[in-house]
Amino acid sequence: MVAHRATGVVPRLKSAARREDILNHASRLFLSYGIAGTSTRMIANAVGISQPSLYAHFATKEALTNALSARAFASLEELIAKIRSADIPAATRLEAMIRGYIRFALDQGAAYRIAFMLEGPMHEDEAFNPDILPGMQAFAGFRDGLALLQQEGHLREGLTDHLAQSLWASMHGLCALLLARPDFPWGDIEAMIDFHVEIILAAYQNKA
Amino acid sequence: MVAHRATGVVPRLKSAARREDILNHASRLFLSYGIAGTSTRMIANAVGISQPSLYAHFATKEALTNALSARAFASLEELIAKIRSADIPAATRLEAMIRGYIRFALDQGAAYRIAFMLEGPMHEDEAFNPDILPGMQAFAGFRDGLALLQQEGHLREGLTDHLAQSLWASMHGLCALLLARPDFPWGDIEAMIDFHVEIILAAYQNKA
DNA sequence: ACTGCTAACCTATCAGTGATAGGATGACGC
DNA sequence: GCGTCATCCTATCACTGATAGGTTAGCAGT
Repeated sequence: MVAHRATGVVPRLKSAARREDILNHASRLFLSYGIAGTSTRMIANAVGISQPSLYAHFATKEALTNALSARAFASLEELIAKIRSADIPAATRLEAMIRGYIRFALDQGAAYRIAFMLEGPMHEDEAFNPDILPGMQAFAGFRDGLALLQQEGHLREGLTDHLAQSLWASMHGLCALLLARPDFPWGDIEAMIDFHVEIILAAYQNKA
Repeated sequence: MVAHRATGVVPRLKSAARREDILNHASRLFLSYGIAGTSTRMIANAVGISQPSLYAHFATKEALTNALSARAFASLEELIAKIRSADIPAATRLEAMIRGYIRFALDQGAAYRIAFMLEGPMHEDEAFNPDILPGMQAFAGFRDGLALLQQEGHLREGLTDHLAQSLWASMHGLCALLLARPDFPWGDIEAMIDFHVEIILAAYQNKA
């Protein structure tokens, strides 16, 4: 875990490779120490470069976290797409999606926090914020999957956008609480997840 | 909005009053600039005292945010208790609770963020974390309210703890997403809230 | 093989942050 | 009047994210 710099043998890397390198180390550090608790110097030291060198790849620390957020969303989008096109009966596809989402959030805790639970941009200016694009794409994939299920009659009726947002909120609520308050006396977490999934299915699925 | 210090007429206050003063100003600043975006100097300046004087009331900045969190939870607990003992038919008490919770979260955005959406303690050490006590008390009030409704037959069957945690998660998910991603194209937010509440009621309420 | 050029990387330094040390001051009890 | 003590201050610390400007490795063209 000693930084490469100590040995003085950090190879020069092409920009793209170095960028991935930085993101990987930053992700690991964020998971261990939190975002606020991880300084740019810690990241640079882990990568094996000087702290200012980070700024050749990311304009600000926030840009770095945004890149990680985009990465996480892309991964989530991929997961959703995979479940959508998986060879599972339509009747159980909704449950697979829900369980996949929850598992993803809890496994990729750090990335999920960055993506969803960060202290927001706070600038309510009218300018379009491109940072939320990956998130919107992931959501679009999710909504399209639901639209298909709805056409097939496996989802309750209602405006698809509302259904998608509401269902997303129900899944997110559980993940967010479990991640934000790990020290809460949850009891048996797996049983709790099962219960919540069952409730969600009963609420959104069309059992006709 | 000019700091009192500029006029040089900041009265000395007894500790408790000064503490409340600090909390009020900090809460307002956090709401405008976020927690990370609000420095201890900004708070001190708003109050009209020097920055080190804050540390006579709060050991760290985190202690200050924790105090605000405790305050918010106490306020939430009060709200829940009020609804529990309100003179409304039991059949609509659940809806009142849910709508009250959501309204509280969105109105008290800053406090709610501090209470639920902060970057966690991260110290997974076995030591008990007293900061979550107010939250646990608020939750206990909520759970007890549900237990009563369940006895009266207005809530679906199931382990009360599971029901309370799941229902809390469903409400929290909506609030957390709305607060964390205000720039997401939610559409008509009020309609969205109504839809979600309706879904939740259908899922948890016993309509027998 | 030499020469430039450019991307990759560095040291030095900035203003601002949370936090601490230690001294000044004002109000209140005797 | 006088001590006492809470209240509040200035000065300073180590550290943070970020910037300025110089250095070096490696490759293209002759």
